[in-house]
Amino acid sequence: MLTIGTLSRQTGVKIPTIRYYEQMGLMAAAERSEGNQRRYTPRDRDRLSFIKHARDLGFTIEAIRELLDLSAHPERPCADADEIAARQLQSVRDKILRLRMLETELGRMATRCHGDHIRDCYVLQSLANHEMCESEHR
Amino acid sequence: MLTIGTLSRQTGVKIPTIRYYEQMGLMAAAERSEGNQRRYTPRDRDRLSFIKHARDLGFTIEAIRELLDLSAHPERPCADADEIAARQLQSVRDKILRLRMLETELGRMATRCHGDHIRDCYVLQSLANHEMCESEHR
DNA sequence: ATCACATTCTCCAGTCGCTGGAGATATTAG
DNA sequence: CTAATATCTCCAGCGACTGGAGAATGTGAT
Repeated sequence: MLTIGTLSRQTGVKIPTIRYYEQMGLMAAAERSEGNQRRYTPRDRDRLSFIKHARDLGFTIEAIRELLDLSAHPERPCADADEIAARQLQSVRDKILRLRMLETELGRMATRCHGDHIRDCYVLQSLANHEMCESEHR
Repeated sequence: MLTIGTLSRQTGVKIPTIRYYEQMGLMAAAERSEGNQRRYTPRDRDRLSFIKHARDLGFTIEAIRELLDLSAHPERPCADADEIAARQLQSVRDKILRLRMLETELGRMATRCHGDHIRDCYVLQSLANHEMCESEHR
């Protein structure tokens, strides 16, 4: 049996976060020691690693909940899980696109500013005037 | 003089958000009508547009506060503003890099899954086992 | 057994950047 | 003048944690 601290070290998930996941119902309420401290099994660790991995990949808590529910039903078709992953992939791609446009704008701002004083600062002028933007960020 | 609704329409910033910016000190407390409603000048609109634009580019409220402070002092060197923009650019680039790694992993997951049942679902297996990842996302 | 120290407990509040509802008041068009 | 629309303040909630206070528990050394 693992203490919450050990579990935390092994998975890289902070202690308050583990408790938060319990509260959110992603992790089952852990068993307790005599003195009311949480004790975990290796299965709990696997589940938490799954959650951590999915969070690192940007899945929302809600999506992770769905994925965990799915994995509890091995007979069901896996199309649902695929769809969740595909949705996440699309959202990542959308974010990349958007960030690329921001990168362009910010790059233009940062490289073009050669004024010495705030009065002539290209960065501030660009922010003040959307017309100066070349691409349609947002 | 513009009402808050008009200002909102002209800038694309929602009404509660405008009030929020006032609370946060990004916008000065607006003048009021006889009946205590906010009234804005075109200068207020310019300032709000600046804020909106910066938010769209991902600057934090704190960074925007700094930029606005800077722009109030036209004699100061603009290196500070440049630095804030450069910082933001770097953070955007970092995010893009990270998202690209996620894209790779998610892409692999989504295309490789040809199992029919959850039991064989590649998506879920990948999430359960970080070893299956090819790149070091996070 | 005792002590010191580390760990964990619960509860609550704060983070960021908004967003929306309730209920009261103001303004405006017809 | 009335009805419709807009705005006011206050407060609570979102997502996903994070951290502090103060009390209780667990562990290793003497």
